[in-house]
Amino acid sequence: MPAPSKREQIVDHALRLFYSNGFHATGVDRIIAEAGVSKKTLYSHFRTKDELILATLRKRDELFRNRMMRETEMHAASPRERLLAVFDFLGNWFQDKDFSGCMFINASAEFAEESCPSHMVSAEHKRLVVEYLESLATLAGAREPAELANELNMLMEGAIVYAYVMGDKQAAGRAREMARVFVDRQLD
Amino acid sequence: MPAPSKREQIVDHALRLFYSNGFHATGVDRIIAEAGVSKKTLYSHFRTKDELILATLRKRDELFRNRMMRETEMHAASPRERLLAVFDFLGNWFQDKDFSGCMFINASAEFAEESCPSHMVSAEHKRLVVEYLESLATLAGAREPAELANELNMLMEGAIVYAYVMGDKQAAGRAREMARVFVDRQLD
DNA sequence: TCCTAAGTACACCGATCTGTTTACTTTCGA
DNA sequence: TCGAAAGTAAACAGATCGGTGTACTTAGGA
Repeated sequence: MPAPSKREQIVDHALRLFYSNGFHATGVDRIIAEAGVSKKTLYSHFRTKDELILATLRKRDELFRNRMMRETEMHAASPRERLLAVFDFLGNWFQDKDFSGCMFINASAEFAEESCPSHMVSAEHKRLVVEYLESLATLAGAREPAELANELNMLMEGAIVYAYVMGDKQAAGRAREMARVFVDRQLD
Repeated sequence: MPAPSKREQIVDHALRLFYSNGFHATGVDRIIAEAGVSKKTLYSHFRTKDELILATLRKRDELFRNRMMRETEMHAASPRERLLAVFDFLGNWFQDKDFSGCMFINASAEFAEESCPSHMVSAEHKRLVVEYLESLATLAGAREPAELANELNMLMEGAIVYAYVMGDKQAAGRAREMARVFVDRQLD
């Protein structure tokens, strides 16, 4: 395994700090201190803090969806079971000791403007999650895969809010039970 | 109608600015400029910015739940219809030209620590919403009012995320359709 | 071996942040 | 009418913000 590039070091530490402390509340001085690089190096890789934020969001999207797909497909064999296993992944995620909600919901909260790049990347992340659910629904033989995917994702988002805002980590299990109703409806 | 007190002026403008621009991104200088008061006056009513934030969250909770209850009870006669009318209220809210998502989800995003006062007030707001739903479910004769209330609220939270992060204002209607399944189940 | 690219350390910039202080003015009830 | 309470404007404090400039050091390939 090659040593991580300076750019990777910066993105990794920025990702962790932005996720657990927020975007505005995390200064670049803190990031360079923890990443162990000079400010000059940071600004040679990213023109502005906003550009760094975008890079962290893109990396988070990649890491998150990879984990979601891996855990979902590892613990369930059939496409139908996988549609529900997504909620088991959620439950595991909620148990992470550094769980701080959905980074993209958080980003949208801090960057309200819908036309702002960070908000747009967040919306795109959500679309990609729905797209994955739709592919599972199609494989499972759902009558309306797009509809089922949005129903399941609606429940996922609800569970995330429960887990983060209210601290209710059991929400994933309840969302799973609710999801079963919609899966059953579409698959007979 | 008596002229609003200075304190009310401050809270009202702070509420609007925090809601549309975020908490960290809104400085007290901006608040006092728009509220038309001096900085001294602000700090005579609130010891710190954090205390002002808490006051705005409490006022938001009051305004939001009052509106939700008013609109829900105005447009539906029976308790059963009211359980679904909550989603019509959501749809109206999403259409507000200054809609910026749920202020309490946004606050939790910026104040991640669960023991932090702002996060705790946000969690309490969500509990109060569920409590209202539970009272409607009880009146409607639900078999498990608390369970139904949490199911409906899970769908509400999901719809809010759809509307805010993805800009999908139609989510309220879809959540309503999903909610009907759970209402029917509990009321025969 | 030597040149270049990339890195470090750190001072510095102007702006902005929360919060305080000073000195003056307005308001209003006893 | 007068005096206290509450307000104003504005300077100020010290910290921190995002971002730049300078001078020096390191590492690696031709």
